[in-house]
Amino acid sequence: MGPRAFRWVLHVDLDQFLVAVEVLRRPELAGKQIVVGGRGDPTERAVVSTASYEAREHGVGSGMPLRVAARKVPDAIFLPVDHEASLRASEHVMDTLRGLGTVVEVLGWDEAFLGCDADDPEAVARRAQQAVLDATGLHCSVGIGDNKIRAKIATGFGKPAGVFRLTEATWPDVMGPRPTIDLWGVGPKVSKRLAAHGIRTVAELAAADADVLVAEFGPRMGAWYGDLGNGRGSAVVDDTPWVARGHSRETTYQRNLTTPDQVEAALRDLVTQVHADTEAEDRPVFRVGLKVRYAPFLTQDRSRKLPAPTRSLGDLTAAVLALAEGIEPGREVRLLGVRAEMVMPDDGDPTERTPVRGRI
DNA sequence: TCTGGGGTCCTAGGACCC
DNA sequence: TCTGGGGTCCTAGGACCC
Repeated sequence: MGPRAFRWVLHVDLDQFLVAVEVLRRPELAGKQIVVGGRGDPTERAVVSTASYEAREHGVGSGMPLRVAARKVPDAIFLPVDHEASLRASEHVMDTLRGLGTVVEVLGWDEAFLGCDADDPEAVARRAQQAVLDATGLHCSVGIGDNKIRAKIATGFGKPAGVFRLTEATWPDVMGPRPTIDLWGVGPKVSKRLAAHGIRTVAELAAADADVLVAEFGPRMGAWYGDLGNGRGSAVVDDTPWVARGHSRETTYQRNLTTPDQVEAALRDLVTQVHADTEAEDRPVFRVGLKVRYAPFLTQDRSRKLPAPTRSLGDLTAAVLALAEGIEPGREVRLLGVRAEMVMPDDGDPTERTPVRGRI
């Protein structure tokens, strides 16, 4: 169908998705402290992907090291991320949403925007929730907005398993007093930079001088944050299938690498995986990147445009190993990553990009 | 407490060209 | 002899999201 603006945007978000997928298989886990992350071993270098609500009550959340989570909830059940099962469940959910006859824009495993022109969007939201529950056994929350920004932020007020509507009319009351970091697209760094200008709440951001924002963040991002404070954004929902610009593989080693031989062997392994990912799409690679995280935690990225786009593993390996000559010998390596940027299908001009953030 | 993995986009500075 | 201004490409780094 392609992109189109709608009167309403619905944001569907599955509740504690990775945990819910495990509970489907093992119903006896329902209501327990569950932590899903890494390989399910809380002694390893890995972080929490999703924690059950029972574990969240004790302060466990996404992004937390598993070791820390294990200290907070020693009796919790730790499970690995099951990529295959999660992907299957996700596809089942998205197919179910498409079956409602609405335009569906997939955002990730557990999220989607729906376009809707109905007079009663709550009824559509409840229908979507019931359809997903009936088909998959999974609960979801739905945010309703007059654009994507408001729909996305509304979902948080509907959790779990609820529906919440947020519009231009209710935005100032609902979001005005909240800290800027509650906005989608504002993280710790930007909220601090805003605070340095005396902008701490969403209302203060909404009222901020455009010149101040532009001076601090540049013309594009400055304008973007100003709009964000007012909840302004696009209501275009686009069901065009996602086409990745690149693929990457990275590994945090359980024990730091110490020798050049270890590093080279690890890089050959990573580049082989990335090559398989790009070959699976039949697309040539025009740029490769190398990520190195030295112990204790200093990260460097290098990248190189290739002389010509290639599909050869040998070419990619040579390029990655050339980048690796910049790795400082004698420093312990905690993580290595390899990235490949692919020629886009059709146009062949990979530098032509539509800014997603600006579109939303 | 000790910090994953897979993505995207933006900004800025230097090189180079006209 | 000293000095423009604009445009594009490349690379590094930063920030954010799920």
